[in-house]
Parts: sequence; structure tokens; C-alpha cells
Amino acid sequence: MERTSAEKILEIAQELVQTRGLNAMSYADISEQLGITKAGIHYHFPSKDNLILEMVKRYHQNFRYGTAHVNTISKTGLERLEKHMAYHAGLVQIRALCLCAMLASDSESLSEDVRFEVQAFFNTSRAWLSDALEFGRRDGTLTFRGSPDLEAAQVLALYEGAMLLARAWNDVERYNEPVQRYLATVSTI
Amino acid sequence: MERTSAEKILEIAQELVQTRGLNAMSYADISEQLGITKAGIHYHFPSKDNLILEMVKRYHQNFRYGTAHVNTISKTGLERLEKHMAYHAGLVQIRALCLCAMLASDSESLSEDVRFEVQAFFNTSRAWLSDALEFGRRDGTLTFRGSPDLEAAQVLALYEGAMLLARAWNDVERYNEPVQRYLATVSTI
DNA sequence: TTGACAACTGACCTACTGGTAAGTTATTGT
DNA sequence: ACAATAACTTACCAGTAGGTCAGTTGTCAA
Repeated sequence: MERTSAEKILEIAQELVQTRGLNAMSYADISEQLGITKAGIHYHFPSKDNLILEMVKRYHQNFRYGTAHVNTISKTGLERLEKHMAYHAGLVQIRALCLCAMLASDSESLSEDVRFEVQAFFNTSRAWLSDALEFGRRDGTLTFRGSPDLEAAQVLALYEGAMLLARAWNDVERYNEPVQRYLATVSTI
Repeated sequence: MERTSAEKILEIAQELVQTRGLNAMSYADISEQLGITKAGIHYHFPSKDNLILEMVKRYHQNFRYGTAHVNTISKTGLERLEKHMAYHAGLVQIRALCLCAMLASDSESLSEDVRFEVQAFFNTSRAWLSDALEFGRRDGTLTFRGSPDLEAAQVLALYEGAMLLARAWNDVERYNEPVQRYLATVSTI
């Protein structure tokens, strides 16, 4: 099965939101990149709100798939954190922000449905990070004080903030520096 | 000397940008809140780009004044960090983000001048945090490994990220939780 | 008293926003 | 062969964006 138009629209729209922000992305932009008219996009996604909601759901789902995959191929907790970090470094490199970080800053322009889905994504992220931290503590690759869940909340904030700062310079190193320094702190190796 | 119109415009515009984002703030919004026409605002700030530049310069200057004041009234490095944290908690409470964090996410819509000024603000923030950390290490209230400058970069990322996440829930506790946990980590008390 | 200037207003401009309605085209299953 | 449907296009809409320009008003120095 080929990629459907709806999927292509979501893909293009997502990259536009991640690089420019919600209110700097328009149906006209998607139309131009995809080569179908604005009305054609409205056929698949009646309203912008609808489009964004589907987009966040897809992003959330892809995160679940991605992290599940990371879990199967990583042997240690440290390795999981490193893969997570590397993925986000890739986003910074294409001038993008985590979709939900971008939407959190554009939070005031969001419908309640979308805001809930953004929160759900962050909950999933935090839970996965918490698992990875606990996993690493058990296998001896990670060390930290207190509950994995609270540590995860801190790591999530660090990651999202580092991505934001890296954007100001358009320089991945501004992301890598603090994040790798954190990993060095918790790593036992 | 009373507050001039130009100052009032900057004040209102700044709050709008901090709460809604750059592209969700318009001259019409400022006009409505201030009670003068759009053209009246264009008299003081010919273009939006010009307005934003002046706004960031003012924000940066106010940060300098604010932190200088914190330096004079705080006896310890820990106290300085706590005051910094409390200020940003106040922003979250009014549904605002750090102005430069917001502009970093709207980075693609910015002129080069503004981007430089945003970078300059983050440099000042980092330098001040670095100073506070070093100060705290000397007076014995703070403890951390490695250079204060690198620690400062990490703290800055943590703060900005925590603010962003708190916005997703519109809940200050989402900011306080990771930030206070960090303070507990570095505090010797 | 007058003239100059700062600080506006009102009316207007073009470009673009999300969104709609009616019609077209190609591919189906019957 | 035909009707139904999915996937569009063309043409349009009202509202808003940032921005301009010719005037108006109030103040204040000469």
C-alpha cells in the first residue's frame, strides 16, 4: 500500500509546524509543497484544528512505535537514553522542534482536544523516560537519586529546553552540550 | 516622568507575545488593549520587526537590572537561584513564557537583528547563572561538578524546558517540580 | 498670534487566512 | 453501460494581517 494523500499532508504539515510554528503554517504552504490545491487539503482535513489533532495523534503513535523499537534493540538503560537523545538531535539539525514542544508554546491557539493530546504525549514521554531510567538503575548503567518518575520529569524538561535553546543559534551543539553533560552525570561508565 | 505611549505599547505587546506567541499577536490586538489606532502604533514602531527588536532589547535590559538587584539583596548563591526561579514561576502563573524562549520557538519568523538580540539575552542569562553558581560554590550553599558555565547552560535549558511543559498544562507545579528538585540537588543545605 | 512639531485618527491598500460550494475526473462494483 | 463514489479543481467568500498616507489635534516656544 502506497502513502495516501492524507498521510503526505500530515507529513508535510508536521514538518512545517515543527520548523515554523503553528501560526506560521498555512494550508497554502502545504498546498504548494504537495502540489494539490487548498480545497483538496480541506477535503481530507475539514479544519486546521482537525488537521493538527490528527497530526499530534500520529506523532504520539510514532513515538510509541519508535520507543518500543528502541526498547527491543537496546541492551541497557543508558543506551535507551542515548538513542532518545540522538533522535532529538536529528530534529534540531533540520531546524525542527519536538512537535509537542512547539504546540506547547503555541498553546493559546489550540483547541482543548489538541491540548489534551499534547499532554498525553508528554505523559507518554515521561513514562518512557522513567522506565528507561529504572531499567538503567537495575542493569547498573545509570545512577541517580530518588524516584525515576521525578528524574524523568527533569530530563524531559532538560531535553525540551535544550532543543529550544539550540534553535536560537540553529546549532546542534547547543543541544548536545547540556544533554551529553547530563548523560555523563547519570552514567556509571 | 509618566510612562510614554511607546513604553505602554512595548509592555502590552510583550505580554501578548509571551502568552500567545509572535504570530498570534497583531497590531490590532495592541490597538484594542491600548485604545489607540493601529496607525498610531505604526507611528511609534514603523514595522512589527522594529517593535519586536525594541521589545527584546527592553526585556534584556530589564533582566540586567533585575539580576543586578537580585545580586545586591541576596546573600548566597542559593538565594540568587531561588529568586531567579521564583521570577519565572510568576511568568508561568500568568500563562506566559520567557519572551526569548517564545521567540526562539518562533525563530523562523524573526529578522537577523532580533535573532542576535535573543541570543544575546540567553548569553546574559547563562553568564548570570554561571556567576550565581560560582558564588554559591564559594559561599558553600551550592555544590556541583565541573565548570559553572557548563552547569549554567544545563540549568538554563532545564528552566526554559520546565516553563514550556508547565504551559501545556497551564499549571505552575509542572514548572516548580523539576526546578525545585534541581535546587535540592545542588543545595548543600 | 503664529508656526512648528509630536502624537495621533480615518480611510484605505494589498496579500493572505481558513473555509465553502459547485463542478470535474478517474476508478470502481454492479 | 452505468451509476456511485473518492479525490480532487476552480472560483469564490469574509475576515484579518502588516502597512501607508493625508489629514487633525493639542502643546509649546518664539
